[in-house]
Amino acid sequence: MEDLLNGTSCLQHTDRKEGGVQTSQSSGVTVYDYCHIGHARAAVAFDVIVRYLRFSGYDVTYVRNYTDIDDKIIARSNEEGVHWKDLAEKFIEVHDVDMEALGIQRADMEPRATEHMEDIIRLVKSLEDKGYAYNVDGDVYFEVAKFKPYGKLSGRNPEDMRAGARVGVDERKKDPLDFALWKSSKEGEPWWDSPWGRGRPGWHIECSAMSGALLGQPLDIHGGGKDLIFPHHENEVAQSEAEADLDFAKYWIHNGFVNVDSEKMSKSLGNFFTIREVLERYRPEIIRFFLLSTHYRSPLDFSDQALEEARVRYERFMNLFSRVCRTETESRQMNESESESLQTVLEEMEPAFINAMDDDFNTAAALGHLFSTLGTLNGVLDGVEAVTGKVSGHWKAGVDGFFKSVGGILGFFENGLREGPAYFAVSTTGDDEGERKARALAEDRAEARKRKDWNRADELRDQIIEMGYSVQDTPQGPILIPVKQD
RNA sequence: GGCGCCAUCGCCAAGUGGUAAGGCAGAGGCCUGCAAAGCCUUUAUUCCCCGGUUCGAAUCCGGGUGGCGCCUCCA
Repeated sequence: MEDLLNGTSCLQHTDRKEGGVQTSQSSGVTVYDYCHIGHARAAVAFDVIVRYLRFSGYDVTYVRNYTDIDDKIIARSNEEGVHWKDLAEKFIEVHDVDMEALGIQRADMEPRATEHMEDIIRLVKSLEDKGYAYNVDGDVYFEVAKFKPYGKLSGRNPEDMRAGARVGVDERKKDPLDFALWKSSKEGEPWWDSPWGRGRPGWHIECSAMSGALLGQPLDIHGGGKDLIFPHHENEVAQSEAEADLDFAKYWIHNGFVNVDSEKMSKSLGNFFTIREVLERYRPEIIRFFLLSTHYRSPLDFSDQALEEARVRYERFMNLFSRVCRTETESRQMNESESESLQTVLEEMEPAFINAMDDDFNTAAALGHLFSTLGTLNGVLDGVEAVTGKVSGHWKAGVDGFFKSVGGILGFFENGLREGPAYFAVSTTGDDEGERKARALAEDRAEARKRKDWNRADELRDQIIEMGYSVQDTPQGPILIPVKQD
């Protein structure tokens, strides 16, 4: 965990023992367009963090907000000739659908800026009353010079920033660094009544207002993408701490970017891929697996090759799951190899997994430990297949339980072993023409193999492959694996 | 210009003072009619370069080189 305020790098273990309520807030999205993989990374990272904190015994109240009124929304709605409210609604819906597809759990509270207008106005008013803000013709600005610690979160010096200030700053501001808390509305723009006339909130204030209203100060954890550190989170700190005279957040968590060819994926560069696009080509679990295969703070390069590798890695688990599922169980005590393997998994690999997660949510290392279960567990099946062909029900249940447990944290493997056959299921409908045909060919091939008619068998297999399936001959008979094609 | 991050096997990637996890790809073996899946073995005396601190550094410090980010909207 990153703590930019005082340089410590880990959540203190004492916090956990005290077991207090943990409040966590992540800056949500501004809803004016489709979410891309960068948004997905932030969402998955925080999803796993919250899941893990809960797993570890914290009582977490997780808030993720929507900024549903802002300049970009207004601009976009004008471009498209759609009412701003309808635009925001549409993209909230789109966001929710995409995130659900990725297995992101809902936050405990998902407030919208427009639902907290009174809180926002109250906060701005209070800042004005306390002398931290000034009103110029209905625009209210935060006076950065009045808040001495300004820059502490992002490690910036206000003097340096003034020296490098861009041209085109608003002449009416006392200082180029001052930022808008409230903006007066122009003709045709959405507005709310306020002590300064009709207007709307500035960008940063809604987060301060919503988190203050719903969680209070200080937040235990606040986070978002690295690009929010400045100015967004810096300004939230200024607003909230100036107003309440309390720390805004104890811990900050900022995730790294998703890159394309080593460059940040972003709207302005046009090098982004929307969640929807990627979901058309890869299953959500694979996207999650990909996103979690690098530590959340490091940059992560998005490419077909990287996604392909994630797929291959993920399928190693699916192969294991399927293999366990199709192996019959018998009710008996576990034999030596079964019980040893389960012991290794539960007493060595699971603790290793947890240690990695304890170390700043190191999912990359945690996933690494999961791979060592593969050899152990497949080895047991190798042994079983050579003898009775059946495993102990206890063993199967133990393996299932282990994966369900880690799956609850990672957001895949959640249903345990049965995800294997489900993953490779030839079709979901069952009456798929191609599937029936392929299955028939597979049966013919099994017959041919019995007759040791290898030429005929290989011919049939070629046909099946052409239909988009690979064949695995298992002790339980042939199975078809759909080969996903782009 | 200011501030900051990163550089580990062909590729991806853990590792923040104690002697280089894991995955992909590759090689060999086993299994298989052949495959697929799977198992076993194997692949960095070395962590961008140069100095320094230390008994000991990929890990700390200084200086380079290269890449990236924020400073304007951005997860």
